[in-house]
Amino acid sequence: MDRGTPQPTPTPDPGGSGLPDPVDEAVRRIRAHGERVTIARTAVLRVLADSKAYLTADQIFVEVSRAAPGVHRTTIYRALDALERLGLVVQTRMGQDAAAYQLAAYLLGESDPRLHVVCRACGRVQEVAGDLLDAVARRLAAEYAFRLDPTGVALTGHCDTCTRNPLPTRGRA
Amino acid sequence: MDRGTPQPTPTPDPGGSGLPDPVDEAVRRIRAHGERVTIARTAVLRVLADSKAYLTADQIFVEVSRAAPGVHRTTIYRALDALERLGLVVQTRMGQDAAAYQLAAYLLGESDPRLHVVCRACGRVQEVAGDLLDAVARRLAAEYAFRLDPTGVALTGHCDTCTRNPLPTRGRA
DNA sequence: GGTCTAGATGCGACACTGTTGCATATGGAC
DNA sequence: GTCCATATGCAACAGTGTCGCATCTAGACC
Repeated sequence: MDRGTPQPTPTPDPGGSGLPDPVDEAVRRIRAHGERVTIARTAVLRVLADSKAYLTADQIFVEVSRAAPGVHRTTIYRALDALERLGLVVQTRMGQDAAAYQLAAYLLGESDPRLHVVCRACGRVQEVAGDLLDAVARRLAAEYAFRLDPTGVALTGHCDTCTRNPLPTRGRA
Repeated sequence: MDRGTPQPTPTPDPGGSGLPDPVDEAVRRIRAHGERVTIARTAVLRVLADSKAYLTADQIFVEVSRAAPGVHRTTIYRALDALERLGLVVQTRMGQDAAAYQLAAYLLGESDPRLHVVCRACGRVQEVAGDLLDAVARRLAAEYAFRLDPTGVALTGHCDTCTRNPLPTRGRA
């Protein structure tokens, strides 16, 4: 499958950015919540921090297995679930594909969350302005008392390329 | 599971609304595209037209089986796929749940598509104004040459109730 | 009505994502 | 070091969706 796998931005360690290591910060918060800091959870955080891009549970499993062999697939899901509950990790649904995860924006020193749009035809993922849904969020809050989670799902549609080339639609004309 | 199953609005036949039967109209369009009109496809259209609400592939399978026993589960998926390609049916991803389908808005004589938001905590689905994403669509088109399909996914967040009752955070307990 | 064929279907097997129950291991408090 | 609640490993399972292939059928043509 070539469905626009999010490429793992090879993070050249922020270096002198002055930011605390996002993993350290996350660990601090896990303890603050009275939850346990385990090898699996730390490994998941480390993988996400190193990629700084969307990763599926399976991709995380593969990466974690490299650093901490023996960690079970189920544990990845449970760790992600726990980290999401604590607000340290954000889950996003990318169209049909499996859920994708990333570190919470504030752990990376970013104020806006990362928003993406997904092409329904070619699956390409495209990052868009983090404030794209601000007005929508305000309207949902005002009119429906609904608190929007802008990162929850990626919006779908068709990218420029696929709009121009209406795709084979099925061999037929 | 009680995850806000979309209740099938019992459609009291539009009667003298003057609208053509959406199924007839859809059938016309299938033929116009040179594709075949089959029992399975017609049954799927009929089920969607009668419910006029979101239905999952499985729910459609159950309903179709009532009207046309013997139709295979796989056929439902293939029929939905074909009908979606022809623009007669719209697929929406509701959070984590299975894809949900509805007839295209124009077949029902509606100009705006139906938009929904889904609560990540309780799963409740809430219909919102059809023009909610108009400005976002314009901006995506202008800045990213991306043609938004507003019905592709439902936005997620937290409903009023779940915002007030921050939920056990720990279903396990 | 009969014939023909591309395309639709039935069927079964499968892949993938995610969950659950339970026994065991372990983090962290003491 | 001891202890216990919780995290984990494991295995089995559920739900959604896809694929290959043999068969059937809608629709065109006679």
